[in-house]
Amino acid sequence: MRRHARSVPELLEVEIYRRLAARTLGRPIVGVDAPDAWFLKGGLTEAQVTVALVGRSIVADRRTGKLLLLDLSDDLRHSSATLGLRFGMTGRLLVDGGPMEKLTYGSNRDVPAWDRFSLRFAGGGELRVRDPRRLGGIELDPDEARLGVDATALTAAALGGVLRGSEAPVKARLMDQARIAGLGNLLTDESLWRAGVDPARRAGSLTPADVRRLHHHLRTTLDVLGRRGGSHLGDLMAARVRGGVCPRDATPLLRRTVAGRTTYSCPRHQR
DNA sequence: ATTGTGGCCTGCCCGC
DNA sequence: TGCGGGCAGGCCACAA
Repeated sequence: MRRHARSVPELLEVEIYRRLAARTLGRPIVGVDAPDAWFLKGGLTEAQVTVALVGRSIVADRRTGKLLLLDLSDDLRHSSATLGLRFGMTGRLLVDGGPMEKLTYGSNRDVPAWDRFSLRFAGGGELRVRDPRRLGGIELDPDEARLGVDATALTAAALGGVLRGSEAPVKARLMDQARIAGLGNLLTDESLWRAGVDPARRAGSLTPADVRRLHHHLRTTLDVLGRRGGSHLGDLMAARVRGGVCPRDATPLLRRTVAGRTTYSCPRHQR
């Protein structure tokens, strides 16, 4: 049997995680488990993150792009702080042992050894990051200024500004988290396919009409796939295999590396 | 500054 | 049946 359609934590998945994390708002943190030193970024240690978090609670859930931001309460001993969670390619968030949504690229097996970070709350609940591949990570007070505008808030004018004058492939610009935050490989390929834009095309070559069309399809892709439930539920997804054909016109799809990523596109209708 | 490349991580799939 | 290599992509360091 062919492998299932694959999903990665892009903006849409992290948005689901944000809502999941909101369930823990206001609960006192009584313990932190960070058994994997690699997973703590910015020189953070388990002892430090424990001291920084125990006794506080999460007071706000935010997200920019693929970065989940959990603001921590102030108290007499602590000034304000934010916990940043990145999910890499195979990371997931679990709250209170709730059901794991079907993600792929890595199994859905229940392997406690893949728990890289967890918060324990008063009353027995918990928030866990499970990441087999360890490409995600935890950071305290991440530099949010390094991220561009969240893709859901991108205006057509801002998109034009991101693409204008660039010699890079349009796909590379769309995936540049410092300019637009949240788009990963699947959302980008799906949006460009819907918009009929060649991923390898020089970003600066898009006309104002191209920019408007691409902007429209970015929005539509985020809306539709968000309602369907994930980045892996695009119309192009089933065809993202070797030998796949375009769902729109049945042309054999092109499989290339663009912007350093495996890229599927239709050589007929994407120009 | 911009753009491209390679490496990290490791479970899983395929071919031998 | 077991084994080894390739593959997946978000992110970062580094080079030109």
